[in-house]
Amino acid sequence: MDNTAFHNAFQEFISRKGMNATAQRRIIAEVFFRFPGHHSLEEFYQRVQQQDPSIGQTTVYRTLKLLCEAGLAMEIHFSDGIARYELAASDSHHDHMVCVACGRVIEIYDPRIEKIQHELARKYDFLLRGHVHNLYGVCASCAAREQRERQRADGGGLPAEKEG
Amino acid sequence: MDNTAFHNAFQEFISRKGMNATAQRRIIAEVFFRFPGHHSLEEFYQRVQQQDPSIGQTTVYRTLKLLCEAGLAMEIHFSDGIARYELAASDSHHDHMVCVACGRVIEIYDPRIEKIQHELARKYDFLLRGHVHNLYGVCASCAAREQRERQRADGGGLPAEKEG
DNA sequence: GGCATTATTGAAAAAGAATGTCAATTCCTA
DNA sequence: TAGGAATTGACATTCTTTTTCAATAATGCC
Repeated sequence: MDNTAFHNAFQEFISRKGMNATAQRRIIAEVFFRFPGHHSLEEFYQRVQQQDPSIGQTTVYRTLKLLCEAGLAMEIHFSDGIARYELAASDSHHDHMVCVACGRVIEIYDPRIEKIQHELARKYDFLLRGHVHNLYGVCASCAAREQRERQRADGGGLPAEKEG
Repeated sequence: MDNTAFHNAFQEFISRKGMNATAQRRIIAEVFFRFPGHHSLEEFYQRVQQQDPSIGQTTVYRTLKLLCEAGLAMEIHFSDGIARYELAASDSHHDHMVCVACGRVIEIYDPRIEKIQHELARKYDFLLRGHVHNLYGVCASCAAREQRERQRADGGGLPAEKEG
C-alpha cells in the first residue's frame, strides 16, 4: 500500500501552516498511515516507540491532533471514554456496531448509507470530510448472558409464582 | 409528558435486581426522564441539586449507570471526551451534520438510514439500543472562507500570477 | 558554514473525568 | 421497632487528556 498521497497532503498542510517538517512528525504520520484501524493515543505511542524510542507521548498526541486539523485523521469515541484516531480518507469507513455490554466493535459497511450521506451533504451544502456512525446495542452472546442473569435473579430471589 | 412507563420500567429493574427503591434513585430518575436531550453527569447533577441539594454526585453517577444497565439510558460520546447520557427510547435520533470549521451542528433525519440500521442490527444479531451518526465536513460559508485564506496565503508568500 | 530567531520536543505537572473506598445512614423484612 | 443488608456521599484514587516550560532542533539570514 502506498501512502504517498497522505504524506504529501500532510506535508502540504504543515507548510501551509508555516510549520516545520520534523523527523518526529514524519515518523508519527508514517505510523499513523500504516497502522490500519482505530487506535488510542497509547496504542500509537507504543508503535511509534518501536520506530524511535526517543519520541515522547506528548509529541504523538500533538501530531495526531495536527493530523485531525489537516483533515487526514478523525477522532472517534466509542463508549469507553478513550479517544481513538483513524484515517479520515474519503474512502475509509467509520461505521461500527458496538456492544454496550462487552465493548466488542464490529466494523460495518453499507454502500447505501454512503450514498445517502453524500446526498445529505449535497442537500445541506457541506464538503464532506468524514463521518462517525456507531450503532450501539447488545450482541447476541451478551443478550443471552443478560437473559440468563435475569432468569437467575427471578429464580434465586424468591420462587416466582406470577407470570409477566 | 407522562413518564410513568419509564418509571415503572426502572422500578421493575430495581426490584428484579433485588435493589432498594430509594428516594435518591427516584429523584434522579425523575430528573433524567424529564430533562430532554443528552447531558453530562455534571449537568444532571446540577439539576438534581436543585431538586435535593443533599444528593451527591457519586449517587447521580451510579444511578445513571443503573439506568444504562436497565436499558433506559444510553451513554454517548461526541468529540469532547465527556460522557453524556440520554433516553434510550427507540424513537430518538442522533444524526448530526457537524461543521469542523465553525462547529455548527445541524440535526438531520433520514428514515432510509434508520431502516438500514435496523437491517444491519438484524444481520449482526444485535439488539439495537441507539446510535450516533455524525457527518463531519465544512459548511458552505466556511469553505468559502478557507478558499479565500488559501488564496491569500499563496498571494502573500510570493506574488501569484496564476488564477486558482 | 555559523549565528540568531523561532518552532518543536519531551518530561513532568496540572486539569479533568470516571471510578473506588468506607464509615455513616437509610431501607427492607420480620 | 430491631437487625442486617444495601445505599449513600465525601473523599481518595486512577486514568486520560492537556498544559507548562526548559532544553533541543530547525530555519533563514549573512
